[in-house]
Amino acid sequence: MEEPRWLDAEELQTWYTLAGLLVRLPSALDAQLQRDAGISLFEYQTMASLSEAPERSMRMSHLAMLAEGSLPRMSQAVGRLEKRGWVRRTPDPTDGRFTLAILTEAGWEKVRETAPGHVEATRTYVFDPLTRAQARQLTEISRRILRAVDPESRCPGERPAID
Amino acid sequence: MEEPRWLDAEELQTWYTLAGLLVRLPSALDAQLQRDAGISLFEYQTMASLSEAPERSMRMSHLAMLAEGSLPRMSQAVGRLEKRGWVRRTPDPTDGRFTLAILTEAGWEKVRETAPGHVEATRTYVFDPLTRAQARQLTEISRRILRAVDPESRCPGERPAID
DNA sequence: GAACATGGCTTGCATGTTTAAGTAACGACG
DNA sequence: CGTCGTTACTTAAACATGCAAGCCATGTTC
Repeated sequence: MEEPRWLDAEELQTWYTLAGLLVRLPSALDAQLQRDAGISLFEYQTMASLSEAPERSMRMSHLAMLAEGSLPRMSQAVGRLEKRGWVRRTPDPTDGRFTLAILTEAGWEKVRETAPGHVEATRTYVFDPLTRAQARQLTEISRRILRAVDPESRCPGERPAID
Repeated sequence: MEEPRWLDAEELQTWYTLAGLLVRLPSALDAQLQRDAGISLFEYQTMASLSEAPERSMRMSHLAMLAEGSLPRMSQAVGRLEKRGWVRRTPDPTDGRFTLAILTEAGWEKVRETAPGHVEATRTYVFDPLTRAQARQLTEISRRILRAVDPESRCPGERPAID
């Protein structure tokens, strides 16, 4: 039962500001996509990931990892996208245990028309208000926190591009 | 229909890392609280806000704003906390339209015993991996993004301390 | 080649959140 | 005073999410 290492005033300041960011930035991006395209950020990221993948297809488990979501969540999300005609599913011919999610032509079109607005929002909210140097610092800061949260995770830049 | 201002490789890098942070940090803090205290981060923030308020009481709407949540969400959350005996509600004697949420003695005790673990987690995930200078930069960066997301919002340090 | 173990995905259930409708209290105007 | 409009909150229904159990295909062991 040791005396906890309380936060000082400056750290408290940082934490409150960061906490606000953690809530408001995702919600703002979600709102833009919901309003302009009728899809959630998670659904957009899912389709965007597929659009960058070879053959525009990917295994469910890989897709879930890329989008930082659980497998059941991804299963439901892809189910919704499938119902709207933007994705279809088929067993992996290589190994029937895997399921391939495939972006349809309509899905690719949807990503194409949704991307500009989303990128614009991201730029408006994140990059426009920061200097180049601050953006770089943000990368380094985020990497450090990510490593502290989950040491297993690969956070360096070896992830294939999505956006 | 103008050509969108796409993100360059460096910006993409920043965005992916930040996106990971936005998902994983809240979820890690939530997990710690759920595991060690059986409450969510939102519930903790609610009780912590009350514990710092005069009379350990606050109007629902003010509480919801402080915790960055909607009013219905706060209503449900306080309902759960009330059922567990940590909070009680009473109409504001000044104006019957407001409802005052009041932290009970048991609730105060709960915050007291939960706070050290939560602060420790916050320190481990956020402050330990950063230098003092980086923490300061993070404050400034978060403020700028918050201003871009919601210009109305008061993000400078004029908020009363909670944690 | 038949039983079993493994791993990937889906489904069902319990919980929490959002949106919208409903309730109650206050103030203003006639 | 009585009604109207506004404000603060709660409740109801639709929906999304995590967890645990089930299902199916594969590879292994004998």
